[in-house]
Amino acid sequence: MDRFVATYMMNLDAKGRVSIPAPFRALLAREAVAELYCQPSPGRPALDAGGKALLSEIEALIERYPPYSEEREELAAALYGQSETLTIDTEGRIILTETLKTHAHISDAVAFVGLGHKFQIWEPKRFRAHLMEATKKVRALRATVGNRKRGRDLSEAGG
Amino acid sequence: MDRFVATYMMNLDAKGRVSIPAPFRALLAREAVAELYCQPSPGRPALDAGGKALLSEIEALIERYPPYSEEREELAAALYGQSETLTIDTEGRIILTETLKTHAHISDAVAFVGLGHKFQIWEPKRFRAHLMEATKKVRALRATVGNRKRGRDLSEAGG
DNA sequence: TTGACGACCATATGGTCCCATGATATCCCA
DNA sequence: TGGGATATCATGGGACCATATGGTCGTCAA
Repeated sequence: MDRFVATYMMNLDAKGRVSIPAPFRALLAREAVAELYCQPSPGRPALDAGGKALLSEIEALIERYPPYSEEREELAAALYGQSETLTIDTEGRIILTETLKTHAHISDAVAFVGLGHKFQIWEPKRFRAHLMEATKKVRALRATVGNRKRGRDLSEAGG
Repeated sequence: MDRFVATYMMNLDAKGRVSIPAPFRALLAREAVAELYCQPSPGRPALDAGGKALLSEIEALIERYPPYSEEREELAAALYGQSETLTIDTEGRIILTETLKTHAHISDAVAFVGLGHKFQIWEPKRFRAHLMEATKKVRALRATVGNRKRGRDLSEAGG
């Protein structure tokens, strides 16, 4: 396996630790990273997490702007500044910072959701709701595709 | 990691000392620098700080203008002239000069904000405001990217 | 002499490591 | 094919260590 796939439910222990699902861990280990790169998902009550692939994504976004430019600095502050490199302990666990937990409304349980090159961490209830929304959109999209030649814009689909 | 990432809140003590967050310190140590390069961030109530990477960035910026040109001299004056090399004490702390503190409106607490190759030092309140602005822009950018790469990821459809 | 600054020492908190345990899945062999 | 042995994994807790932070002393310069 070379992609983050599937969804795993995990609990935080009394010390706030969560085990990264073993399959995800294996992938990170292959990248030779001992840390998990994690940041608030822009516009969603979730966290984006991953290894080098996620970092390159962010880097690419930032490097489109010249050094010292307003855009670049703001982008860097939002993306790098709000990111955390969470150390993975010997048992494959991480501790989410308060900031991250607040953003995703996480208290004592989380859902790890594979998205291919990265994965997301959700508060379980919100994830279920999010999933239902997404499902609706997919259904609407299919209808659209069936009628028109091409899906216009997904954001129109769900409302 | 090899980048300045995440945001850390720190307090100045009675003598005006601030600990550089350990992860940042580790990075500076890797660059084999015993001093922190620090300057007012152009156009922002913040300070730019870092090691060799920051210096190269500045150098590159200046060298885009011909030697002895008006622009070059002004840029050099603004970037080099206002810089300080702050000595890092045995415990990894620095003392900001009055000039630097004034520029960033810093009194007794600061936010260290990782921007990748360098980091910024902000007065916490102002940083929060700045971050909100930046976050807004990221969201806007996301939307743009989402339209160009349509349907890349269904879970991002709603924005 | 005094004031500022740097080196050195002290300490509490919190994070990390290490070991232990129970549960579950996998494998092997009868 | 079934049942026990084994490995893997999620989880819990205690001990240790790094870090942030406060204070004292010595030194250098005004």
